[in-house]
Amino acid sequence: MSQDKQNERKNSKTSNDQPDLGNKAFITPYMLLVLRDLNLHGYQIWQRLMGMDLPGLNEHDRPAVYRILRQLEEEGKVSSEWDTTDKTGPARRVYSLTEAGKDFLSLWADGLEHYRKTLNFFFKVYTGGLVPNPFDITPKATPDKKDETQN
Amino acid sequence: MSQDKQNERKNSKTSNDQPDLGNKAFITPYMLLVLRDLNLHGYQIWQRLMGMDLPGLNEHDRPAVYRILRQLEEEGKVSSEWDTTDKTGPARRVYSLTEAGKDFLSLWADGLEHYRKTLNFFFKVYTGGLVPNPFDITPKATPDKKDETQN
DNA sequence: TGTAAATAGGTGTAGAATACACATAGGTAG
DNA sequence: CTACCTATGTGTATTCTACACCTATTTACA
Repeated sequence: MSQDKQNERKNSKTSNDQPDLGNKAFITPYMLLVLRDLNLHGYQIWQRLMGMDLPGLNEHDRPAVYRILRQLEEEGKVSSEWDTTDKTGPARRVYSLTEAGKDFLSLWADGLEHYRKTLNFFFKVYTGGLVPNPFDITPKATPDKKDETQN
Repeated sequence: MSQDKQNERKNSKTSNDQPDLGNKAFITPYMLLVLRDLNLHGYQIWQRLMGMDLPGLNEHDRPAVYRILRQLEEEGKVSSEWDTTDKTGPARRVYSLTEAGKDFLSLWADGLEHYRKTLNFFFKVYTGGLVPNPFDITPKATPDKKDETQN
């Protein structure tokens, strides 16, 4: 019963039991956004993220923050320095966004805008609308229920 | 030079070069949405999805549609029957949404609503706002730039 | 007659990403 | 001296994604 836990993964997408938006991809743009306004270290960034109620984010994603920070630094999108003042724990690495990082954030904003449109469209169709017909294809195969543009 | 292609994966998230929203998770709710209004076979569903400009969706995701359909059927969220009329190709399996599938769609809608709020919040902060302070933590470590709630 | 193209429905799998257990270390409250 | 909070990570089994590839039917057209 002690190693049963290992088989209990929370959101396996092999079972479609619950909607799993599964997007840790949100972590990166939010980290960039936070660092645009404040120079913080990993743990603080993590706390801000948690405070913002990002979907699917939980305690287990904390290590990802550090990994992403290191990767962003490799890519020149953030820079860091050790903070020696104010000891309330071990040394901490304070990050700030570089110019390249700001450009990257605005790239992300463009991508998220597309996302947002896709979501708005989903709800437009979901609440009342009808799924639009793609291209010029008129449905042929047994549309039992209802159908639009019945040529 | 012929097997070089195999090493060119489009969006490896190990390199953060471009914003990868990477969400094939959109496929499932959109499939459910399409099937709520129409009984279609996999290929038609695929065409609708492509016509709706979902972010990140491309030709390579087509097999996923079939896999997801079979899985949804296993889970009782869709049902299918072979279509014998109207031969313009091989036999096709026509899917429709079950009651369980409709419930699942509304579960998805709830999840996507959270998503939408998260995106709206991102843009609110991105365009002018300031990242909010989590909990009651007042920033301590070298907030060089600016800061709010400076107690 | 044959061969190409579109439609239709898949399978196989290398490699990437995720979830989560676990490691390390300083400061401080008891 | 020990337990707890802060802070920064590493390791890896399992899952997911990208994409190459396979089969079959019908229509077009050379």
